[in-house]
Amino acid sequence: MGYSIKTISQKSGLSQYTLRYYEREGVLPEVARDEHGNRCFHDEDLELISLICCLKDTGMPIADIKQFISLSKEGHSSLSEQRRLLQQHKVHIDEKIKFFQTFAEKVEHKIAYFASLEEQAETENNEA
Amino acid sequence: MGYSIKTISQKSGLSQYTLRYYEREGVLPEVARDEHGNRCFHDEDLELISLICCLKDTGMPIADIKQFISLSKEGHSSLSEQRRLLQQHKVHIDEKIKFFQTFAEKVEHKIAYFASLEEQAETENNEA
DNA sequence: TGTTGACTTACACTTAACTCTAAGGTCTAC
DNA sequence: GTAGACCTTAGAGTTAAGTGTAAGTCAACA
Repeated sequence: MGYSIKTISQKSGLSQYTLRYYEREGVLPEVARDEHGNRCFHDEDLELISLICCLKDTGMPIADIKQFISLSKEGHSSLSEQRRLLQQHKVHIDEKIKFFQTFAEKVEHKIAYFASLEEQAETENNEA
Repeated sequence: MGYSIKTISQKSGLSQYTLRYYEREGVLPEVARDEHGNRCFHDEDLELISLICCLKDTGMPIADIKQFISLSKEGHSSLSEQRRLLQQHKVHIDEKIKFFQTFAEKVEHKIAYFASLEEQAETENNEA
């Protein structure tokens, strides 16, 4: 039978607007319809949506995701190209992790700095 | 004497447009001017810009950065509030790092999966 | 039977964060 | 003395990624 757009919205955390937008934009391949023309999602769709969210949330632009997904339709010949794109993205994610770790440290230092300023201010208050 | 906007643009990696935009929006506190009305940045500005970039690049929205920066003008009384905001943001960064690490693994698996499919396809090719 | 709720499409609107353009001022070098 | 490289502001335009609205279909329920 398949899932309604409402169900998929709840399961994926994407709004119904966003799901329709993704299909419209070709990010999500055409979703099957029931006899009334209503979208009828299946488990494969849900899996694909999960991959799309993963790519999106790690900073891949919608346009790139679309390109990646569209390769799936071309079957075996595009497997290595898909793999290449994922590998490229993996490098990107790893860089981002390093970057974030560095910045987490910076922020940590800044926090310590603010704490020391506060302490200093308090000491001065007590002396006055 | 201070640095021109061009110099700061080069040093910070932000475009001149962006630097003016940040000042306009109050993300960057008012920059000093020379006798011709041209912006005249100093080392403190550069430091602040570096902090702003750090916050921005770790996902803090411009509006929140603005709020954080504006607290600086209020002196000692706002130190603990500034520290609180930074701590909050630090939590956010740490979550993001974890999230990215999980997704890096997912992508890794996907890559392995594609590689196995390719291998399979190749074997079938050789047999045919 | 009529109204409520879930769905559809097409299209307009929003938001964040820039990015560019136009029109103009000032300084330096030939 | 004028061309070129700087800078200025105000305000318009762009891009990505949604988000919302209007008008309509359809099925189930009181």
